[in-house]
Amino acid sequence: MKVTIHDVAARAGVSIKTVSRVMNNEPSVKQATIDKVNQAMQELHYQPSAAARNLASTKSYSIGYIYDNPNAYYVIDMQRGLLDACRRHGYELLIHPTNAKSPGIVQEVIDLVQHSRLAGLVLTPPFSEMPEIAEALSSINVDFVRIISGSTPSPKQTNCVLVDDFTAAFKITNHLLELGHSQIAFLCGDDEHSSSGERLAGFKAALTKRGINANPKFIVPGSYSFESGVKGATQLLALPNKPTAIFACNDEIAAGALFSARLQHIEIPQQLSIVGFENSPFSRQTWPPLTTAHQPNSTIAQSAAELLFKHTRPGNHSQTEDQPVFIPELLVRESTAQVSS
Amino acid sequence: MKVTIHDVAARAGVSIKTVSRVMNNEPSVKQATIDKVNQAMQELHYQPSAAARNLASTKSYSIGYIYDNPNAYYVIDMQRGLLDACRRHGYELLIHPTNAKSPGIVQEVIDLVQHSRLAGLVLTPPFSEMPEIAEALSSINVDFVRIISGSTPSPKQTNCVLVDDFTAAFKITNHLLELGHSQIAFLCGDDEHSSSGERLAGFKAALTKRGINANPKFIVPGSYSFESGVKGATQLLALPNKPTAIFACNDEIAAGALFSARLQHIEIPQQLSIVGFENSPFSRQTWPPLTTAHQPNSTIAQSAAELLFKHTRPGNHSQTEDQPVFIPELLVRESTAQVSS
DNA sequence: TAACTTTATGACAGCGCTGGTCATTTTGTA
DNA sequence: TACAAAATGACCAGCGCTGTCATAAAGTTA
Repeated sequence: MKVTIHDVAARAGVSIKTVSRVMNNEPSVKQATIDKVNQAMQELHYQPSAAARNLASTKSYSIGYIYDNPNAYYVIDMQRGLLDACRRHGYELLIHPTNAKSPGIVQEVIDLVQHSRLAGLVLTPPFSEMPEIAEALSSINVDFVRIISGSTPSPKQTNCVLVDDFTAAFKITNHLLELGHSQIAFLCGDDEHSSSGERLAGFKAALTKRGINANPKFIVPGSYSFESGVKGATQLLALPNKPTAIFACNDEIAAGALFSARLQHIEIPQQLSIVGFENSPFSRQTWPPLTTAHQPNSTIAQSAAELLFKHTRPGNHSQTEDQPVFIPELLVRESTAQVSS
Repeated sequence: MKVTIHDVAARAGVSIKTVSRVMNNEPSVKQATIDKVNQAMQELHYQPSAAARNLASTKSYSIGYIYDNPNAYYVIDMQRGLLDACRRHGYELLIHPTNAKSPGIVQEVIDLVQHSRLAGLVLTPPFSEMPEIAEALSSINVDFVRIISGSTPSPKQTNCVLVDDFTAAFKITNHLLELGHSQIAFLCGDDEHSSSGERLAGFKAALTKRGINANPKFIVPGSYSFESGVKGATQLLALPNKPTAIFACNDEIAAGALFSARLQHIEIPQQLSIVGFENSPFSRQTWPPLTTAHQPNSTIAQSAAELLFKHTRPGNHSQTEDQPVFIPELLVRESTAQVSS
């Protein structure tokens, strides 16, 4: 019923220590032995006990995911990706939702790591963008991987997974430009999230490349919420020279913009094109469904976890390999169309 | 840095065995001793090592949450509630998203429980409504608590937390009736979820009580999705005698209905009242915000976890106490108004 | 082929805690 | 005061695994 390391050892005809070595791919094991052990593990469906490993080892076999994100879809996707990676490597995942703005947050994170003896931590915004967290973690010598917005791997941030919001926004904007739009407005997300800034930068860059100057009135500050989208779009659509397309910083904002346009009996996409960002379920729950950029959150999460596991192991720390970059892909649906002249 | 049971014992001036006794509230410990130990634990911020306890004990100190629910908001709320309860009792939470319709699902659940040596499981729909899961779990003698739709505690289901959808739906319907509506339509959720049936029953009961016969055309089958709401409402609003109010089985459906009404230039709530159910973020992301029933998911989850912990302990198994019932509360917002004659 | 280095493997203690068994001390009660 | 009952401690094994060190097998050199 319960398969332990002893069963595997017996089956493979080796000592439990050797099985342990194989599991942790320690050096000095003959290839033949490795194969024997692996086969025995497979045949017995052996799964090492995370509890026992945590207890016995100085290093640990669970990683933590700390988050504070109102976007439930995002969190769920991240969890799934992390969980998948953990299962593959026999790690456990400890989830820790909390309040990033709480004053004792740094201590809270440290306590968590120390008490649960975590092997490492995965951080998403806003935690991944808080220098005090990174410093605290480094000071107690805990591995962590940050998922942040960025396009160019830098040697300073060796423990990052980058999401290239800039390039994705550039591509989305190009899509609108190719449809003939030139009067394009931008609805920003929260200032604190660097993703919003990156997306705006990509947007501007695409315009500039075509020799178009971004109309300052077309760049509306806001936050990552439906309400913000409603408000921003309402403001834009009251302008004497309306935009013919709106680039919303995420799908929620876009849904709000869509809603606002509807209220004003503006036909989407005939009279106004709207794009979102993220490809969250939101973007499919509008009518028409939103053109957006697909952000593969679950894959990003897996990649972050793998990076963490690699760090935990000794050896292989090649600079370049260690910085995966994800570029969200343009996903054209029905909320965008050729500009009507 | 790391506080163990020995530190606590030293500080409290007792043996580690006594500390252990206190932690597991075993009998034959003086109250004064209990207090001393508890104080020492607090002062040292002692947290027992779940790994060690799991390893040493036949019973375990982690519980699992198995789910397969497309509603990310619901899942996140549940996790939070479970996590809170776990922290209070020094348990760990293992989350396990999976596919309820996968053929090997029963075996998968069993494997999970056995491999991770779980103390118990919390099940939400659809798992809580799958008899084969309950049977399998009982047969291997694992504690579990189901969160299900229901109003009357029954001695058969001693391990359930009930959400009284019937009464809540009854109240919501009454709210509409009190506003003068009599032509009320109902947009159903998925058939497989008993919540949908319960809500419909509550709806019908309220009508019947006022001597109103539910118009069969006003009861539209569907599923818990935005699209379903759009479709259902479109169908209803095409009827020669339109309803003056729509009771949607959840907020997503209601949002869809709202969307459909908007498309047809029907003013909400002046020309049509719409209510949702759940008080999910959805209900605040529409305009006007939805009147709905607040379902305290996080509290429900906590209650389920507490119930599980109580079961795990020896003793106290009083039938009545063991079946908490939650009645979602009416939350009146701007999507409902007096019927216009 | 002996002498020695390197590589491969095993024996054993111990991680922090529980569960059991007894022995001992403290308390309550007749 | 005597005695049963309750409270506590001392001690040991063991959960499933890792870390350390000792030992055995293999490879190398002269």
